[in-house]
Amino acid sequence: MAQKTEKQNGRPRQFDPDVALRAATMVFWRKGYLGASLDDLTDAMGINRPSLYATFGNKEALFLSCIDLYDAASAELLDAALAAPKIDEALDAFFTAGVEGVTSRSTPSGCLIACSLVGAAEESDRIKSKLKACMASTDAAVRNRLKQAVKAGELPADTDVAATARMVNCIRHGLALRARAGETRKELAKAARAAANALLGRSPRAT
Amino acid sequence: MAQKTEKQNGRPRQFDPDVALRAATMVFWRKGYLGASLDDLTDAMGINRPSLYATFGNKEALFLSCIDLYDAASAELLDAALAAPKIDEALDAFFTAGVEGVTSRSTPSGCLIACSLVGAAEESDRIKSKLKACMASTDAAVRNRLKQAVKAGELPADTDVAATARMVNCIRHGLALRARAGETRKELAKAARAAANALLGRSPRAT
DNA sequence: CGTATTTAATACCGATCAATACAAAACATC
DNA sequence: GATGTTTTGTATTGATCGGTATTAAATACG
Repeated sequence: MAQKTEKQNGRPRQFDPDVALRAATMVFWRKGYLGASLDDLTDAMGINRPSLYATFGNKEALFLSCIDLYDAASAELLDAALAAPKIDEALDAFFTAGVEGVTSRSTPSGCLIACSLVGAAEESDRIKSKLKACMASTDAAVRNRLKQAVKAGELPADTDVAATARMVNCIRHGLALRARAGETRKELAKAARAAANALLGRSPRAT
Repeated sequence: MAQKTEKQNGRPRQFDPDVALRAATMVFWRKGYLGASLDDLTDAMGINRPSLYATFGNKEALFLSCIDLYDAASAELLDAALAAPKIDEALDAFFTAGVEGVTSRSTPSGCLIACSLVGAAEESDRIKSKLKACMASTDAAVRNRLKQAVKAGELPADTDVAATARMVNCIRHGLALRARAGETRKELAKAARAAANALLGRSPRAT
């Protein structure tokens, strides 16, 4: 259905929607849904209001598109981390990827999903349900990886994988929150290491 | 300095500032700093705008007072939980108190401090530094309790108490975030239990 | 070139934001 | 009862909010 070479008359648009969407994502990430005004958005996107509305709908639709973009990129990184063959490596990589994502110097600090649960979720049921879906899918990814580890005998057979998966993402979101509060990557990495050690029953000073 | 029986002329105020402050706290908690309009606040507080400005300053000052109120009440509960004699009980109680606090039916869901790190912190440096101070003081409380446990031989001598304390609060804030997303107290309690079990090296199915 | 079509830019809309000016009302003191 | 003081209620301020109407500009097709 997605016609790649679509004939189109009229004046061609003078901006790249993907680039503009990334710019909008950064604004929402930094200032939150309510804190990001249309002036903030159009300034960062390098377009004017009518172009924004014609291309993305309205503020809420634009935000939902940003969440999609963010969630896809984020899920890709986390899935790659979880793909490590041994569960130890997988969880270490998961937390490391999480910390790096929320403390990157090329993006605002924190996690856009976690940040949006206040201020954005209250504004629209569509936004709230999408955010919940994002969290649920990350939970599922971790849960599946833990199940695999249980099956491989790397984790006790009676492990409550659902609760443990929730807890793993609790930690990831907690780290994101602390990053938002200004904590450094170094400090967060140590906390993440402590979490992984505890989860895997390793000595507190392991590696 | 705090003159209790202060002579004062003029019309007496017709509302209780403490009650009004609690009402305002609920509004900020539910809708966030930016999402809470002055109409929302004055409606909930049962006063009008000039009374609000005369008593609490402005929106930012009112919010800071709400944070103080919330943090004091929250710290009291958490300190009481940490006061349990054995570290197992202390951490269990800490997480239980945390889950109950963020899923109480008589208050909005989530943690006001965590919720305010986006939307409020960006609006004012005063707000941001106060939120950071609140987190730091909770960290310190957990850290001190962990040190005590290490000294008592309940935890390994080489435990990284600073990183572990950060991690413990990561989990608490992560639980608050999930509560905000609508997760039930029951689900969160299981995740918290899993966290405590991992931290204390207990079997996943303990208790 | 002329027409149709799409985007870009400016200016503007009503609504709402946080914050106040002003005057009536309620007290203490004289 | 008159005066001074503080709080109350109402009405309003200028600024900013999200969203559009309108016109000029830029392309494709005939």
